[in-house]
Amino acid sequence: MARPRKPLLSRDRIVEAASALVDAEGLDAVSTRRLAAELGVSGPSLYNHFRNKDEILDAVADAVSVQVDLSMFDESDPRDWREALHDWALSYRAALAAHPHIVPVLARGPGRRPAGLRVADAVFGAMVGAGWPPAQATRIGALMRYFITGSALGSFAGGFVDDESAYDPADYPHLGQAHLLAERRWEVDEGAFEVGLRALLDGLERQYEEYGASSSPSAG
Amino acid sequence: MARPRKPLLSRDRIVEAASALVDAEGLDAVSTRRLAAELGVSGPSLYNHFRNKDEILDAVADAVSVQVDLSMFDESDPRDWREALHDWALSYRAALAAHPHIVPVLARGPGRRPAGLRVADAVFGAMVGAGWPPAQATRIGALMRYFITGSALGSFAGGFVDDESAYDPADYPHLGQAHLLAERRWEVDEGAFEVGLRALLDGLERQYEEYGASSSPSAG
DNA sequence: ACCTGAACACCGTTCAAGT
DNA sequence: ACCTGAACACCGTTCAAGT
Repeated sequence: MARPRKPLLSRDRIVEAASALVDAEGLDAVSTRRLAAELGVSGPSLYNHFRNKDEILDAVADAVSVQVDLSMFDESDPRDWREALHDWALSYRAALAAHPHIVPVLARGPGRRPAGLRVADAVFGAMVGAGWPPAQATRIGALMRYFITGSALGSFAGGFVDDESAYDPADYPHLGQAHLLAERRWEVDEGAFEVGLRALLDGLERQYEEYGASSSPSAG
Repeated sequence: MARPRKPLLSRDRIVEAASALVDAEGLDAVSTRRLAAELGVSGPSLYNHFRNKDEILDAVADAVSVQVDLSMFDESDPRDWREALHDWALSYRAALAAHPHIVPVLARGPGRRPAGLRVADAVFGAMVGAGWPPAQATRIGALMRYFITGSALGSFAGGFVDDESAYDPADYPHLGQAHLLAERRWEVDEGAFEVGLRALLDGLERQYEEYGASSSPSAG
């Protein structure tokens, strides 16, 4: 075949196929040969569009970050930083939960990924705009990412085996019901995320009030 | 050589070598051949001691969980659940931070790993003992794991590139200082963890007080 | 510019053969 | 029981050759 008149591949087509493969079978299923086969080309063709496999996975991760809604940060009153943070967290988590296998790549940080940087920019900007000191705004961005990526990285409930005999009462006196976790997986994980998010925001609000005694939101 | 009089390998020796390799060069550096070479044997020898590579990595992960201090859960007054949770979180994070490359394996949940199950058992038991309803105790175990593994999975600050030109002000108006994050990495991540942990515990305490109005700690 | 097949240096795992 | 080398079906990536 050699070079066709019209390119068979494009970065977008490769990312699309890689995303589908990651979602369907996990990170380990993505090999350059397998991915190329899925696209109807030979393995080395991919190297005309990406420098290496890691760059492909970075692009897959960034395609997830694009899905994160950021509108709450420019539409709302700066004083509603708590509500904006809450809504953003839900959107972020929903985006990650739809593509759990790519979370480890995403959790490495934005690096040079444009959508990842846009997320960081929006959160930091909104927190500073709401009156948080910059150093504290940075920490908020970090701790929210810790919590959200941690919750998306793996199901808590699904991390326990389904098998009652795995929990010997002599070894684990309090895990007598742990074998039931797996089947209530969604409920447990969702509940934990909600409780944790509320606790985080309550706790941050308390800290904000302490700052509020001595400073006020910037004019913007 | 065939079979030696005294076994050349043991599960412990394999786990030790694998841990060292993971810590020094990351998960990708661990291949069965490389690991075997490090131990002075041929690749297939490992299969006399572990069913497959994943089981080796599981054992490496569990060796990290063993390092997590749980003494605060049986020594303290059940009413001091906040302080116990705080101290446990610090110990857990310290153990993970010392072996960041294995965190993705650990974050899949305890599965059948004994040390992972002991951690879950201790936290759940202590929260129930302190008067939390079991469903809420489960959520606390989950949300703490989200936050702690999320914080250990990758540095927040280190996820930003060092290069000022990566942050075009037209694209990212608030990231003008982001290139400085990498060099203040430890400080930023540690600060975010502390602020987040405090916020979480403050928020949980608030929820606890709401429950406390209508119930009291179990006799145990 | 963009695709190909061949090639290189790797993988995880199985298995018969050795003691 | 515990190690070996050979073998199988894979990897990521480079590169010269084709149009």
